[in-house]
Amino acid sequence: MTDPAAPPESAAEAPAKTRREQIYDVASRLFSERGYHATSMRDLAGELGMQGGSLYAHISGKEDLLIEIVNRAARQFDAALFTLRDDPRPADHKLREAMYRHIRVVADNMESATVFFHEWKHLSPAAYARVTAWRDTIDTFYRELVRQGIDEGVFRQDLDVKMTANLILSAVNWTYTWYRPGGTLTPRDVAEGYADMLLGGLRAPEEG
Amino acid sequence: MTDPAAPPESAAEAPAKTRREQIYDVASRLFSERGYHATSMRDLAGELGMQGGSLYAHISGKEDLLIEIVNRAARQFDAALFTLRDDPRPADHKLREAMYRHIRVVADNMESATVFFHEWKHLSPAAYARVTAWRDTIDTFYRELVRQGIDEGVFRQDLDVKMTANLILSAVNWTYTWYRPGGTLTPRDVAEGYADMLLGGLRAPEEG
DNA sequence: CCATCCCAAACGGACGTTCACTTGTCCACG
DNA sequence: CGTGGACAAGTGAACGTCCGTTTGGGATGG
Repeated sequence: MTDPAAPPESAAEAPAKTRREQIYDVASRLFSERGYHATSMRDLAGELGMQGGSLYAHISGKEDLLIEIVNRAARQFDAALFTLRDDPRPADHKLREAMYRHIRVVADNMESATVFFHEWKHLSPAAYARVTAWRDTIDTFYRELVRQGIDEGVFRQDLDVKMTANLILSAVNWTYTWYRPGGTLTPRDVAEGYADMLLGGLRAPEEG
Repeated sequence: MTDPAAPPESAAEAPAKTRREQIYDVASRLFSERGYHATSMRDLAGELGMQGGSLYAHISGKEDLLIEIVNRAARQFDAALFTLRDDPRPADHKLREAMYRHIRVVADNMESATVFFHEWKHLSPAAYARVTAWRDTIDTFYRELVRQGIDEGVFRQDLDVKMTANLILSAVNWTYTWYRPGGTLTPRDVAEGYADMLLGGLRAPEEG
């Protein structure tokens, strides 16, 4: 329904991306580097080796780009976390897995994740409201996870649910500001390290 | 040297802010709400009840506003954390205090903090480099704090210093996205809660 | 021959900034 | 007391430029 015409190539052809897809990719990069409003359609076209007006043969407008990038990012987070809702494992294991998946989405999509966190305010009201609602579902996911952990006795009884969820979200979301995909740390490293620290605490165990 | 002429009023007069100061305040608000590039000088002037051109009697240009807002925010963080460098307390107490001060700066300056975290990329190269260097000093501050804690035996020996510092920074910085100054939580509440969770861990203590 | 892709030029509008000018206020001077 | 100049603050129009987008036409290839 969204696609006016499916690409004619066989599905087995990997390296040939639709022109439209290339545009989204470059837009993600430029929006993440310079910001939405500081990126002009002519800048974008220039990076693709064409003129500004030519973009409009493939997309309907500038905001279309932003909406699509943000929606795709949101869908990735959803896909990563949704299947965990009914996972039967105890809360600490689920938290560890959720953080891993969450961080992996960020790490594997640094550019769109950056756009997602920085530029969603510039969406028109309808799309803006959709993102806000989506944020609430993620919030709720982590809060329920924390609540489950408390009820199970896996987490401390005196935890403040909202604040705990906020702390977890801080850790996983903030990775978009510092993670470097080519570096020594894999998303798994970060997630395991973070989960170890969050679950076990920074303090050294009492000797005695 | 910066001020062409000192205000003629006595220093005891509190409510009378310089016009220039009002401009910075409104700019902080608009930049944080809409972003730097999406805020026009005419928008800004409109909120102050004047015409766009009139702003230039008080400021030298749009970027002047951004530089000043970002610099002031950076200075606040510096002032809050600098005196802790040589604090003789053990690392866990220092961490708790650092987080409190850090969060308080964010909470007391939500607008400029938001501008600081979101718009510093749009600074011209010179100011941009200054902010980058400043970020490094904050990074270093928390890394040294973690290292001190490990050396003292207060923190676990197997902590990864960089990752631990990143986790702490995630927690305190991310507050700019969700904290609401009028709400039930004070900066102290948040800092104490976060520090409790980080130091002690989320997991319930083993029962014997 | 039609569809696809792109160019080149143009559109109206918004942008940051400048500038000559008016206004209001205060103080020095006769 | 009256006047005039200095000065700060704001007006409103204009500047050149860049913006997102539209349009008509040219090239290419099944």
